[in-house]
Amino acid sequence: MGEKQQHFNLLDLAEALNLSPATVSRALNNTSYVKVETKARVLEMARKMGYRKNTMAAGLRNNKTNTVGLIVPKISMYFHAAAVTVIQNLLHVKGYHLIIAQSNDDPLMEKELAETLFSSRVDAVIVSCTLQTDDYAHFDVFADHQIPILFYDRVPPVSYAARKIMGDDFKGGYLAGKHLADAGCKRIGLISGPLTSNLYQDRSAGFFSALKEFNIPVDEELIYHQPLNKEYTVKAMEQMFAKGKTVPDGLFVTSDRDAITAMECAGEWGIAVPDELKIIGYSNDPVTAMVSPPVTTIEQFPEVFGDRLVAALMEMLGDKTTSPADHEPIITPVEIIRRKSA
Amino acid sequence: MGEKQQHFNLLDLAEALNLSPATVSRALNNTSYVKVETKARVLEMARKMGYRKNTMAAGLRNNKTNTVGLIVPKISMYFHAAAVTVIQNLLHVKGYHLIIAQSNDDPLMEKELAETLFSSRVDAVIVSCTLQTDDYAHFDVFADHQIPILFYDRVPPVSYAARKIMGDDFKGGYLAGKHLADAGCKRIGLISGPLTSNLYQDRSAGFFSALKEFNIPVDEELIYHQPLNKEYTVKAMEQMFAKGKTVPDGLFVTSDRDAITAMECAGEWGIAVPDELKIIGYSNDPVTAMVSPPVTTIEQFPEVFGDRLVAALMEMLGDKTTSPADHEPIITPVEIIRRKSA
DNA sequence: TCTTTTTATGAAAACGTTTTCATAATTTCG
DNA sequence: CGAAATTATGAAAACGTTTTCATAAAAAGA
Repeated sequence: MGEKQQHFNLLDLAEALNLSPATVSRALNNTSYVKVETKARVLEMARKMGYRKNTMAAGLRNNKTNTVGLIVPKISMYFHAAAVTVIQNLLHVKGYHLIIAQSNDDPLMEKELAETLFSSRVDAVIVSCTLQTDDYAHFDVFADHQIPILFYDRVPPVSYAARKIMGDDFKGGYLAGKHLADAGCKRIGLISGPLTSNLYQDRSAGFFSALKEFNIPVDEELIYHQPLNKEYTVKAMEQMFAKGKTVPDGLFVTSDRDAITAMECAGEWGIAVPDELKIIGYSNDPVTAMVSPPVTTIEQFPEVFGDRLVAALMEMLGDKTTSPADHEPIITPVEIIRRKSA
Repeated sequence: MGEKQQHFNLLDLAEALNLSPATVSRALNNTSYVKVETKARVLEMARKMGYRKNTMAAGLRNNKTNTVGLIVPKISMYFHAAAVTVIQNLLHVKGYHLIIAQSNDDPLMEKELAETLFSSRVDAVIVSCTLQTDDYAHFDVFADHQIPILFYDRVPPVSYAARKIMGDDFKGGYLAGKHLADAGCKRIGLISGPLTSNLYQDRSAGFFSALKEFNIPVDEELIYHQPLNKEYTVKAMEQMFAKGKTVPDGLFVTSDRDAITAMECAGEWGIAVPDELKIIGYSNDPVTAMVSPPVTTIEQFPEVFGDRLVAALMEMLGDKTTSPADHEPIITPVEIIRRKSA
């Protein structure tokens, strides 16, 4: 248990060493010429006195906060939690802090958070939009002030010029469709999130492209684009499996949690998965491996995603140690994880 | 799409209004006397010019960052994700940013993060320790510099004086034990995290106290204190259900994920849950409601927890709008959620 | 040896706020 | 009406860095 202490500043350090603050600063940041011996003395004294740079003073002087803001819909979603962890660790290595802000999938909150992050002078912003965001004007302020902004996962449409990075959702949807087709499904349903988001546009498009390739007809009655939650998913399942209808034998649900919900419905109604109904989810949430039968799903490789994201961001921040510019959206790989449910 | 813009500062504002920076500052922060009309003029001009306070300059002057640091083992754990969300939202309302840092349950990382947060001059720190933390000296620096530090959930032992807030783990453990006893279990097992953490000390103690109350003998062969992960949990299950042994009919697993793992083992070995074996988990992770049978578990009310935590923190920060000091650890309620598994 | 280049250090200004100390303008009160 | 209290504003210093501009000391070149 230590004693009460005061903060020493650079001036105290300079005084103790009989040096000018300028030299001390140079020694600490190893910029410009400083005698090796002097530098050693400074470092030693800094250690001894427990000196910490006042980041606000430095930030004020340099016009830099070493802080990156991140807006995420819900940190509790598996893919986001995993990606944010990677992003945070990598940024930490690069000397950046991460301020995480959750929009709770509310566009108004998102707007407010953008404001706040801008006010707090973050050096860059990373954003995954809400599913309902259709106006992106509140993000203009960053570009207008030359603050790097990088959208990820849920990104604005092509009409809004910005740097973007996302998983290969088209391919993910395609792999799901192909896998169901390969497994011999003839009537394949889709429970997808709303088409307002690129995520579900692309996953659906990929899915339909697979069905087309394998000559499987699309039955509009088996296609649902709606909010992804328990209530809606159960309703969709009830409609698909209503009496007197020809029921599906394959189902692609664009989120793991709802794929599990669908599987529960099947369980309750005595429909055998995978024998009578094959189900595929999306994201490889660890939960998919814990239910029975374990759920076939699409892996998004959050670590790879985070790596690429931070690399792109560093490049935008003018860190020349990383790869050169590329203004096409960055697309990261996906893969199907075959389990029992399909 | 907006134009390129420059940042206006308080001096620009003052100049445009023909006022001194002092008056403008007072109008903006409504401190001290400012003519209502003047104030209105300032606010209007600030809006018009898109003025944003430079938080670093203000922070430097005030010696305040309006930033709170939070160290969490893994944001992907349900209770933590839920609690952090609440904390963040409440702090946002109070005008504070939250810097979230993950230790990945690594004590060295935790130490490094403490250093970094201290250097970046957070106004306060919120910490949930790793399970292996046994040296708390790296947190001394905060107390030494009069920076409020609040431990939550996984807290240091009483020997380390600090403000603490945690769920009622003793009661949680007791409720689990009582519920199994009430359900008629005679041989009750425990798969708990290591006793290095208050979490598992308390949950175990509560559990044993219930067993004692209901005169259920404790069989040491059914008690496991070890890391909570799939591998160890499966191993424990294998040992408990090894051939020739009297198997347990009730099981308390101190984490939901591992309770589910245990249930999977039972499923594979043809042991009926809950008929032959009753299982209780901990935390009410939404996953527990998605598996079959749904898992009986202990609810920790993350919203209540977050509320109390932020209230305590505000009080520590000298915000007098909240309740007075109280240096006993704060204990928040828990409740049993009865589902099919027990 | 004397100039030129390189290395090493210091003085002082700047970043954008907030606040203390004055002082001017207005209101209240005796 | 004049004194005291209140309200409103400004000048200037301070927060702790970093950096530009100078200049001194040392090394290199002629």
